[in-house]
Amino acid sequence: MLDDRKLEVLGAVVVDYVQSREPVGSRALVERHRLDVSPATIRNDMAVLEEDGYLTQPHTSAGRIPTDKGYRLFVDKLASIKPLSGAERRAIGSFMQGAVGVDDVVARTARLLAQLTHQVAIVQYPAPAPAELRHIELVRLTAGHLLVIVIRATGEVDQRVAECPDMDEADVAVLRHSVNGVATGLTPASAVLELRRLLAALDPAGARRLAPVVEAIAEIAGASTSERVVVGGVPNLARFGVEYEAMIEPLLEAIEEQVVLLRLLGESACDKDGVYVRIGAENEYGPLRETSVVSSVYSSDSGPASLGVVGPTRMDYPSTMATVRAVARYVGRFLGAQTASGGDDEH
Amino acid sequence: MLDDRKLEVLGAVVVDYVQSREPVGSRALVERHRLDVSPATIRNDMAVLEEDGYLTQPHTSAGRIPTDKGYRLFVDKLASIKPLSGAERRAIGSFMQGAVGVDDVVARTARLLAQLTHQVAIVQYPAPAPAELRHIELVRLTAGHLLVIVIRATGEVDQRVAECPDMDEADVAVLRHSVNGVATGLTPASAVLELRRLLAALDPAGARRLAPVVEAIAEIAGASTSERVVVGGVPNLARFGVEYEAMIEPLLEAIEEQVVLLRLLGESACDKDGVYVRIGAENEYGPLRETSVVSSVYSSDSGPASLGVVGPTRMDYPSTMATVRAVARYVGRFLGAQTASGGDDEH
DNA sequence: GACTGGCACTCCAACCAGTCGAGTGCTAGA
DNA sequence: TCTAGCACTCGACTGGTTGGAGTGCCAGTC
Repeated sequence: MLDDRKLEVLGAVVVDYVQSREPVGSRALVERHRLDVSPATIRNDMAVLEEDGYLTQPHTSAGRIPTDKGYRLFVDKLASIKPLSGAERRAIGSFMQGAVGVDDVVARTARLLAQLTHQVAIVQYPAPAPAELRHIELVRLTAGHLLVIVIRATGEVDQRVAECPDMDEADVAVLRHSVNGVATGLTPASAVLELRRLLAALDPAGARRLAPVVEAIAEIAGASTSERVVVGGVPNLARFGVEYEAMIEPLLEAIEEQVVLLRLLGESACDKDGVYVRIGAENEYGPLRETSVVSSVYSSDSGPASLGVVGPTRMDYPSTMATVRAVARYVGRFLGAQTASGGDDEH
Repeated sequence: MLDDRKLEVLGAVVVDYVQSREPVGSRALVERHRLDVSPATIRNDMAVLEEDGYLTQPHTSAGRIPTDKGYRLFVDKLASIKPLSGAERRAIGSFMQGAVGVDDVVARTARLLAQLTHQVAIVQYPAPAPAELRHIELVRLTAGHLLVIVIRATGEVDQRVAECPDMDEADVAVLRHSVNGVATGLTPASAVLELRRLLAALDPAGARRLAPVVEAIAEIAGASTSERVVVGGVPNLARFGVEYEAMIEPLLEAIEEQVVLLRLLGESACDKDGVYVRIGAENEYGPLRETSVVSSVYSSDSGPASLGVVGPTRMDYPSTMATVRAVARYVGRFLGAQTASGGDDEH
C-alpha cells in the first residue's frame, strides 16, 4: 500500500526528473525536498514504488525514473494545477487581442499554446455554426465537375466537388439561381430539406443535374464536427531532447495525416478540472507511445471542440495542464460561448 | 587547370559520397569507377581538387567529400539529368489521375514530389486567375469588422477582413447588393475601377461604409502572385541523417514561417533545362546553409509559379532534378498551360 | 611530363583495463 | 518502523594500445 510519504517520494522523483532529465537517486531526493528521513528510508520506499510499477531503473545502481503508470498517479493524485503566472496571463491577453474571425482566433491560439508550453500545439476548428446559409456558388471546373461553395452567415466557407452531367455556363447559372432561391436564408438542415423537395418536383433531366449539388450541400451541412485542425510549434519538437529523437518522425507523420491528430484529440473526456491527459502508451496511436497529450475542450457557440499539446512524457504536467486549461477557457470566451465550469484559474 | 580526368574524379567522388555518406578514398574510387589509373594518380588529382576548393577532408588521412563548390561544378558541368524510370513516370500519372480543381492539384503535387524524391516538397499556389468575379459576399463579423469574400469564375475563394463603421444586417445587405451589382462579371481590375467610380458618386456616409470594402477587394485583386504554399513530406526530414540533425529545427521554423519558403522558391531563375539548384550556403536564408533547394517553374493559365524540394546538400542531384522538372511540366500541363521548353523527358 | 609503386606518416575507431563515484540492497540495531 | 553502515554493482571516464584506412611524397619508369 502506498502511504503518504511514498506518494510524496513519487512526486519528488517526477518533479526532479522532469527538471534534470536524469535518473534521480535517494540522496539527491532528501536534499532537494526536505524529506525528514534518511536516504535509506527513501530507498526502501523507492523499491516499493518500483515493485508496484511506478518507477523504474535504467540499470542497477542508477537512480529511478517514473514509468507511465507513475506519471499517471502523479497527474491524478498529486499534481495541483499551478496557477498561471501574471506574465502568462498577460501573454494570452495580448496574443489574442484584436483577433477577428474564426480562422484568426484558431491560428493565434495554436501559436499561443505552442509558445507558452514549448510543445506542439493542436487546435481543432469549432464545428461550423448551424447558422443560416448566406450564399451558394456553383462553379464549373471541368466537363463533369461542379465546385459547390457554401457561405454561411458567420462567414464560414465550405467547398465540395460534385460530379454532375456536363453543363454549359448558362445551365450552371440557372442551377445556381434556383439553388440560391431555395436555400439562402435557411439553416443548412432545412435548406437541404427544401432542396430535396424541389428535386422531387423536377423533371428527370433537371433532377439529374441538381441531385449531386444537393448531395454536396447535404454533406457540408451534415459535417457536424469540424475535421480541420491547425498545428503550431512544430519546430519545438526538435527540442524534445535526444531520448525522443525516435519520436519526431512518427509525430511528423501524424501531423501530416491530420486524421491521427483528430483521433488524438477526439476522445477528450475531461477528467480533471476540464483537462484530459494521456500519458505514453495510453494514447492508442502506437508510434506515439512515448509522448503525452494534454488536451481540453473549449466551447464555441456551435458546440465544443478540442485543443491541446503533444510533448514528451517527461513534461511539466502541472504547468502544461494549467496553460491548456486557461487557453481553452479564454478561447471559449472569445468564440462567444460560456465554459461550463467555473473560472478558478483566475485568482 | 582541371582536365577531363579531374572532372571525372570529382564526379565520382560526388556519386560515391552521395551513396555511401562516407568520405571516399582513392582506392575505393578506382575500384568502383574503372578509372584506368592507379590510386596514387587519383590522389594527386584529389589534392589539386582540394586546393581549388572542390573537395575537402574532414581530417587528414580521411577520404574526401565534396564542398558546396564541388557540388556546384558537378551540377553545372557533370550532371546529366537522368531520364525518369518507367515506374516514376507511371507514379506521376496515377497520382495526378482524377485531380480536380487547383487545391487538389497542388496538394497532390506536394505529396507526389515528396514521395518521389524522399525529401521535403514545396509547391507554390499559382497566382489567382484574372478571371471575372462571380460573387462577392459581405459578412458582419463584429461591430467594426466586415469579412469580404470574393469568389472568382475559376472557383478560387479569397477572404479579407475590412474595418468598417458599424452597420446592422440590413445595411450590410444593401452594401452587398450594390457591390455585387457593380462588380460581378467583371475582371478584378475593372471591378475595382467601377467600384471606385461608384464610391466617388456616393454621399459621404455611404462612402465611409463602402470604402474599406473596395479597399479589401482591391487588395485581393492586386495580389498578382500567390503567397500561399503547400508543403509535403515533412516526415522525410527525419531521415536526412545525423549530420543534418542540426537542420531540422531551422527547417521546421522555415516551414512554419511560410514567407521563408516563398523566398526560397522565389528567385528561381532557371539555369539548366528549367531546373534551378541552390546548394548549401548559396541560398541566402542563413539557417539553411547546409541544405540544397532544387526548384523549377511551372506555368498555370494565370502565369508561372514555383515548386521544388529541400534536402541535404548531399543529395542525388541528377534524379532529383529530373523529378522536379518532370513534375513541374506535368503540373503545368494539368493546370491548362503549355510549358515553354520542349518535352525531352518523354523518351 | 605523366603515371606508378612503395613507404613513412597521420589520425580515427575500436578495444581493453583500471578507476571513480553514484546509487543500490541488505542487515543489524535503535 | 526507521536508520546507519557496508558491500556490491554498474556506468562513465581515462589512458594506452592496436589496426587500418588513407594520405603525401619521392624515386623510378614509360
